Amino acid sequence: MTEKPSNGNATVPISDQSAMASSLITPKWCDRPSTEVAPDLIGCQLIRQLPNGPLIRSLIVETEAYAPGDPACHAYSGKSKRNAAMFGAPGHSYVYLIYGMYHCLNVVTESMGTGSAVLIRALALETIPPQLTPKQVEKPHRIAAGPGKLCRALAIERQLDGVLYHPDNDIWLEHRLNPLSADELIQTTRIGITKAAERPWRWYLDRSQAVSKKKRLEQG
DNA sequence: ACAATGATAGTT
DNA sequence: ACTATCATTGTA
Repeated sequence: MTEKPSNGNATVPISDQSAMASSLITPKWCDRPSTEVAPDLIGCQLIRQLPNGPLIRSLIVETEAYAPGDPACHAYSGKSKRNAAMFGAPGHSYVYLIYGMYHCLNVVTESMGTGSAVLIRALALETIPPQLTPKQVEKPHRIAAGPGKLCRALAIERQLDGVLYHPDNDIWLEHRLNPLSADELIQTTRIGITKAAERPWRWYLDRSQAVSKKKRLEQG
């Protein structure tokens, strides 16, 4: 059913992409501060096996870090039913409902008991999901341009909260096929928060049309 | 500028 | 029980 990636060498030349083995991102790789994992996830792939649908590959083009001691982090006031997955093992998901109508997808970082995660804010999709309305597909490169939109596009709801990123769970992450150049990885402030809004913990891929908003630190 | 829409956390 | 808030998005 799902195509199985093997743990291969990630530094194979671009010309060998079609033949190379993909590499699965593991909990161990995610067992670091979210401020390190967030920029490292840019350019990596998120793959989703849609229920009764196709396999959708996508490029992660925008992320944000949420850390312990960070007032904007859902884990800031301790563990609850909603945020429990954030305190679980790294390399698992944290999915929550926001504004009553959208879901947001995170990658849990750091070891058990530490509440931190990386919010996936935008994806460049390789194929168009079949369940979307014609309206939603008007601008194909914008289908997953935003944390709520990408969850809608990949049918991600709270049922996927706390699951391990792994092909067996129909959602997983793979390392970059080729390195990013430093000048196209933009670091800026996080979006849509009021607490700790000055922390520069958002990253995006400058060349991507799927980034939700392209705002620099020094610009207005 | 603001409505849609519901779970959650904090306050009476 | 009540209320404010919310890591959003689409429309006016």
